[in-house]
Amino acid sequence: MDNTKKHDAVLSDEGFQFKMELNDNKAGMEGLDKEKINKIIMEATKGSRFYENELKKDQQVNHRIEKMMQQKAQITSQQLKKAQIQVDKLVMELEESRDLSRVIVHIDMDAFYASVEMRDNLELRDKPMAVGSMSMLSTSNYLARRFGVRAAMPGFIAKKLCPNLVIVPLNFDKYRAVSKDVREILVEYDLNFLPLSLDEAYIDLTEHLKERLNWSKGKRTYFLRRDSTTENSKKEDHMKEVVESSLHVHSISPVLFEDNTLPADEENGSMHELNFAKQQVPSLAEHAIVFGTSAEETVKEIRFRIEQKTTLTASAGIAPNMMLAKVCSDKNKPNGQFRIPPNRQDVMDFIKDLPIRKVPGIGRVTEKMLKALGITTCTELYQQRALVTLLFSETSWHNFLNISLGLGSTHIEKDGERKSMSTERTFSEISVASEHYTLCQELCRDLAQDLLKEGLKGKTVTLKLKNVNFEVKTRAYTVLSAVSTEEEIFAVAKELLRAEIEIASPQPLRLRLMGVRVSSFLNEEEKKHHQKSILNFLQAGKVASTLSSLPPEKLEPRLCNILPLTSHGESFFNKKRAEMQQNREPLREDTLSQQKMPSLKTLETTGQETNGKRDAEKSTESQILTCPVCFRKQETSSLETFNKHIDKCLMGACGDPNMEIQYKKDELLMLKKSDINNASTPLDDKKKNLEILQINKVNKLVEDCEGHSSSSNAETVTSIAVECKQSKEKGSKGSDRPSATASNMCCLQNVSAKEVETQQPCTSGTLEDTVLICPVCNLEQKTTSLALFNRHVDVCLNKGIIQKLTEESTGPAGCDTAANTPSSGSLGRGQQDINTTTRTKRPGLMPQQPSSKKAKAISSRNTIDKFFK
DNA sequence: CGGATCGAC
DNA sequence: CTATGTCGATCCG
Repeated sequence: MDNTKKHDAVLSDEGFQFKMELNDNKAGMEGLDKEKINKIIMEATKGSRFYENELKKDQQVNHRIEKMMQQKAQITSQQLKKAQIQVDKLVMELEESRDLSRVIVHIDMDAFYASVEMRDNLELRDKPMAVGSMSMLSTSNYLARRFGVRAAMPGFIAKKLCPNLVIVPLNFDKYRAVSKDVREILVEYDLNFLPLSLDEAYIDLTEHLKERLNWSKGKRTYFLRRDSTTENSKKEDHMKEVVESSLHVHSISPVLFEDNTLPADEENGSMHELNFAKQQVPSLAEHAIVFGTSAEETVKEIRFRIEQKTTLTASAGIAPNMMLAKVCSDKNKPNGQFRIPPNRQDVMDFIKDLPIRKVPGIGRVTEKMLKALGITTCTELYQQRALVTLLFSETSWHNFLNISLGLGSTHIEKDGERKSMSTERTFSEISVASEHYTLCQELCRDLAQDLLKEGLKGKTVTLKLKNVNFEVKTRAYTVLSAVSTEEEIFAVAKELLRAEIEIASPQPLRLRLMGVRVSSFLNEEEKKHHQKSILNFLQAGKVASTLSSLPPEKLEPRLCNILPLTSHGESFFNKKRAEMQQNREPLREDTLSQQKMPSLKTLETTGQETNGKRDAEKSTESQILTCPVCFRKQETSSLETFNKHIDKCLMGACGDPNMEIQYKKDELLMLKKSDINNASTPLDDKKKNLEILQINKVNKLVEDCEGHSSSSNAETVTSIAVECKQSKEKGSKGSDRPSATASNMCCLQNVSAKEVETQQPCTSGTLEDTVLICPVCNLEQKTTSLALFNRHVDVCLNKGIIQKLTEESTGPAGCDTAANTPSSGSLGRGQQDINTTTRTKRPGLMPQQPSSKKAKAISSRNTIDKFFK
């Protein structure tokens, strides 16, 4: 079993040549060598379900490689020649567009969480320690790494490697606070700096360096402080620092930093020693340091300030693009920095022997595949460029080519809009269907909250399941109209889950993880267009029923473009209408019972939250519009509300009072987000004022969620908002979930029972236990709403295909034995500090397009801000 | 589009 | 005593 491979990969991640600061400790001296580490890990891991699954995954990778090699064997020299010419043409172009003018810096805090914990607890400083839990570690200190204790390793295995290991639980609030301190420094050097996670960021120093050339010494002078061990330095330290330095720089003889530097690569170590020494020696504490004007000096200054402010060290990489900067920051870790000078030769020299695995974006699998082609380093990647062209997708080999030329993106733009949002949870085995549903609903609730924060709605809902054997399955369903609330998402997710439970039955699903994801977001334009068209459509006085009976071509052209069409080319109104006609009977009942719930009245009685809004509605002339889906008249004050109603109808969830409230909230959030002055949503002044009250409330709500929002930098705020997500009890084991309710009922009954039991209104509709027969599976479906039944049918239709697929894929894979591929046991998962914010931005190797969407988002925010003044 | 896979942290 | 995470993007069919 080639398990060493795994650890090679992991161990080489940060390089193993770290400097040991503390050698006076008893516990840390021995450490373990690689072989011993692997042996212990192997013993702990062998035979576990986890391990078995890793083996299986590995075989699949091997299978992929095999396929690739077969493909390779069929390539003729002709093809290769042709490819060579093509690539080289591209190489020329890329080479011409090479931009070495930017100074990009990647800053990376050393062993971040562990360092924070060590800083705040003296006890820990000379002990091997890690942050996380018995089941998963987020990161470890350098002492623990000697024993092979790494990020993403389960604590119980770490304990076997290092019995003295101290495991400290995660403390996100603390890390966030420290991160904020660091970011406050970074933003001074680049207003648009890009935080990647709590402990990592890119800054573009180009502009700063230009200005810096004219800076007086005073502005580049900083003082060593001794007392910076106190963690909560909330005061504006820097402003004081700067003022102080400008005032006193002449009266104190500054330590010129340049004097203390050693040539090139060596200086990093000395820098650390300097700071370290002076902090320990009080008599030197008053000294000032003047930093130079070069990129290196500036980055030293940044690192110095970070260390002074947080007592934590950071490493940095300086290079002409993001890809290189990131690789560089790893080079002299911990507490070091490395720079690639901005000329082609230096870049190429750096790239020359660089293992491709070090490059961000090249993970375990890609590494292995390329290795099969004899490619380990960037030079080899370049040499094989023609071959690679023929074996990988275009985006992949473009990426490879850029890497092998040392190219990367030269401006650190924020990511474009996100494409999906999800939440998932691991827990101890759950195999009771009713619990599956409750859990699923919880996830939907969490996700809905997150979506609300960003005002997103998406059309496809994906359910993710991982069983106790670590096998992962995802099931997705795309609805016609975007969803965002707990109820809407759950309505879909529930059906997906139901389908899985039914397929598995009579065996129960034995799950260890469940997740829910929403994707296919509408972008701003889409939302607006959609809205506008609906407005025109309704104002034109066309009655929905006459319109929807027309063939799509005869619809207003604009409408045709915007409304989604079904695969049969039908207008989606048509489809929905057909569905309804097909089920006329239940529909009437549905409609009838809904009429018992006038939405406005419900709102009146539902707490203060909506009062202001209700007044607003009273004060404006409410319009009466007819819903094209349910054909009922809707009294509504804004188009938004009306659209929500339509969405709801399409989701089959009319008449749920909880949802009405949710929609109100949504609407407010939308108002907050979008330009209120926009002509497409006319509001009279009176109403505006009332809206403001509401919006302020929502703002507050959003702020509460985001924690703090006082940062001058919009990016900081958004990144904090994202991080907020991660703080919500992650990694918490399912111990606190509701205890299992004994149930021998069938799945469907379980759901309804659960809903009754928990006083949760049925997500949709009010049919009383109607039994319908599914035209696909021919099974009786006891259902509470028509929409649910429809969804069941849809899921059933999918199921046939899904089943086929799963049979195909599990069959042959299961036949393969481990014995065939003895060299396969690589368990490597390039994991590091977990539980950090994910802002997956690869140091984009593809040229970035200027994002007009981003600009719009910002401009709309500005408008809102103005509005509040 | 749906599902699996990859990579980041 | 047990015990291996969470998220987003992309690729492939």
